[in-house]
Amino acid sequence: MTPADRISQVLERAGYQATPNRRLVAELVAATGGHFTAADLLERGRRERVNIGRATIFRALDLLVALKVVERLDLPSGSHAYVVCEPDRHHHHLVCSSCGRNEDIADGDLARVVDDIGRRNGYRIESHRLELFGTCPACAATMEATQTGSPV
Amino acid sequence: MTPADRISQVLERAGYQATPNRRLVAELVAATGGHFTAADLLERGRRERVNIGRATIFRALDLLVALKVVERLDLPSGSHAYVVCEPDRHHHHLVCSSCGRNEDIADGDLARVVDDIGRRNGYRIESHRLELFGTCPACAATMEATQTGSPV
DNA sequence: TTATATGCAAACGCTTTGCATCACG
DNA sequence: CGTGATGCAAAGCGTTTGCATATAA
Repeated sequence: MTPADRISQVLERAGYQATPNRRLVAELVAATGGHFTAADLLERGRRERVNIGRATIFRALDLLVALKVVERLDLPSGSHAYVVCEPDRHHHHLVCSSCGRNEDIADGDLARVVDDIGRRNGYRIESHRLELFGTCPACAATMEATQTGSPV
Repeated sequence: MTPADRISQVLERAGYQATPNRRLVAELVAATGGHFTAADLLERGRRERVNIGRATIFRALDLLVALKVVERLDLPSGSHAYVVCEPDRHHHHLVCSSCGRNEDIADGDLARVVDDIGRRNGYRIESHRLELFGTCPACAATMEATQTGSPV
């Protein structure tokens, strides 16, 4: 079963039709290396199915967000991007600021830190979000190679 | 020196004029209990100075963000809000989802967690952002009182 | 007198909505 | 058939920009 199939399956299990359009969105989303925007999907979608509407993309994306198959990130630049992720457990995202590749990160020791913060401030903490940005190994390698290869 | 003065001072030190409009924005911002939006400021601003323009608010806010006197948060709802904060050291935000009140939170043990994540994934982490949402002590008290006071 | 700041209105980008049509169950 | 899905275009919202004016260094 392809990743796109898995996404379609999530849709069906939640009681939504896995229509051709939604399958297409699932494929586009699954084919994405890093993060993507709604506009990306629309553009790529129109290459395969000319008459796919902008609204359809947004509506499909909304479903996938609700089903936690994709998540919407706020990039440091202030813009937004979507990433595919594991729907099943709470996690955070580590995003390469150069290529957009991203990893799901488990809570780990963060839970304890969050707990501490709540206790120290007297807040009952209901949710938290950790977003990490940096350079992935591949991009770091490329950068170093480029840097070394082209002396000033 | 009032909090608003402090903000004006930051502006001047950075080489910007602390004009009447910017002072007004500083006052409005400082007078805010929790988080606020640009639209809030515009509305409140117009009560005191009828002819203050929307753009002026946004431009002042941009300056304050650049100077790290205020920060722009992404709320769980997907909307944005600004909060006043300490410009001097890296920190995160704990926000009351009920009243918008917020606390600056030091990195603390988070640094170690972030470090770990970077090492485990081979990323060079450049920035991170932790956002915490919950109920502040005051709101928690109110809720309990209300709940107790009105039996079903 | 030259740079900076401002107001206004129009433009903008992204997202949502109204509505008629279409497809599926 | 009735509900759900779709395309399109228009509306919406928050933010930015162009430009002429006003104000400060």
